[in-house]
Amino acid sequence: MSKVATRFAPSPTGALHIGGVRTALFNWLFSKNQKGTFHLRIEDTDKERSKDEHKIQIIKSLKWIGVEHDGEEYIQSTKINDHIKIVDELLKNGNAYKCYCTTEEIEEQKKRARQKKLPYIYNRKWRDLSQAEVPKDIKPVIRFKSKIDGTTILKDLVQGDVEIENNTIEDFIILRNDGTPTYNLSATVDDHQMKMTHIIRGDDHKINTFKQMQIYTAMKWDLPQFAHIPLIHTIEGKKLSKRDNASTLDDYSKIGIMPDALRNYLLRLGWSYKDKEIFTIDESIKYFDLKGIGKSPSKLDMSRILSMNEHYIKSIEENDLYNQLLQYCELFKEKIKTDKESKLKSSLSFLKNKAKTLEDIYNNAKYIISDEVELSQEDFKLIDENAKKIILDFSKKFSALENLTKETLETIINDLIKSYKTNFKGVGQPLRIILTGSKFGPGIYDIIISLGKIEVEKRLNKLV
RNA sequence: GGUCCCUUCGUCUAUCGGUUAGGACAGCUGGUUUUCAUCCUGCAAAGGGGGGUUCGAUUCCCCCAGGGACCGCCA
Repeated sequence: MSKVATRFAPSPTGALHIGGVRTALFNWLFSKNQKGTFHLRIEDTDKERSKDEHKIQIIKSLKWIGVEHDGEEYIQSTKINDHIKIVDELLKNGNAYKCYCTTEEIEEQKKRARQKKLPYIYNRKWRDLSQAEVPKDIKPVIRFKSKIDGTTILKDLVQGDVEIENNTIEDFIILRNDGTPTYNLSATVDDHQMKMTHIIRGDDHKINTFKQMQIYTAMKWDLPQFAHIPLIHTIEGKKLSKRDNASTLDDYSKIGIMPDALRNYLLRLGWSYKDKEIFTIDESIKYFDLKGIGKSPSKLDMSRILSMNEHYIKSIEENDLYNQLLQYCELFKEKIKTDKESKLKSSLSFLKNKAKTLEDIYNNAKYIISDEVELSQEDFKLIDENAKKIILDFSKKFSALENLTKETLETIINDLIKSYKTNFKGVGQPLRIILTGSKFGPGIYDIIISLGKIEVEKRLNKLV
């Protein structure tokens, strides 16, 4: 068998959604596992809706998650002449015909079918009509002469044998009356010319596969293998669409989900390898197979995505984490100044413990990232006269401190707790508020040590 | 309505006829923790229903029910 080649063929009509990303990922993994190639085809034949910016966005998204295609991207719109050539051949060898039905005529038929509650299928009116009766004023469409008798079996690599009656497939249009080819024709010709060996795509394409198989057969082309993967459903159990929120890659990256985490999540959504949950890229290539793909649709679960992300935050190298944080903040929050680097880096060890996302890290590290502490009125109220005294007292003792460690700080705090007859909260909370502007956040010792002596003094002095 | 697909804890899933039906996430206990977390214990939680086949079915077959996808001169 020839070298495995797969493709992902999105239409650039919007941001890539997560189902598409998973399809791309599966195609990519399968090809890499088989030491084959993975290609990207941009199906931009719908000129109204296709946008270059979407194409760029799609490529960027795939790259973000680690899926890179081999070779140049294949632009479908540049191949239209090839597609039309095949339509001509199909016409010549008797596998297609011109249909002169008007849209009104077709609409009428559909309406009638609806009224009778019958499934609409084109009545094949022009299939056997002779050319002599052709109306002059109507531009025809070209329809494929679909099989009427018998059944067809699709040997699906995921779903097994799927058999349908041929007459449930109508004589579908392959060339519009404006002379442009339609999806099923173009996709088939492209897949053949690109020498695709495996077509892995969403389950919603299954009916197209039956149509496309007939084109392959009519053209005497070798059939590729097909695999239809179950769709990703929303939590309500419906097909995920672009309109759903949290459906595009951007929705995840902007809240600080890291590419590896999302990749790992998507990999395990509808696919499994024993009990293994965490896969590096190399491992996923090594273990990926079509057999491991489940047959039932799976629901998107945000808490799993978050937890996967949390796992990666905790387990990747801190340098790597820092770089991802840097990129994330620049893209979605604010650019981190270079002089904050060492403070931030050394704080990562405790910051990451309370973060599920990069956004969480950013929020908890805000007191380091921004120079000015913003106190909300509400928080400010928590600093009463007594608290002020504590802070001033702390400030005095703190200034006398020679080396800043948890132990030395602990002594000071404990002293304060004793002399003011309060508890840890009584001392810790006002300090935390004055230093970070928030009641919540990292441990007070972590905060003080991460800020350093000078910065702490600066912030404490603001109270005076 | 027609065609096709699917059905194991709330969720993602393991099981290739024999298991106390396993793991992970979420949930809930308890412990550690000077906030919140982290970390560590533990608990609870599933084979849609009905028929077969079989010594034995979650696993194989059939029926039903439920859910989903598709039914464009979009891709």
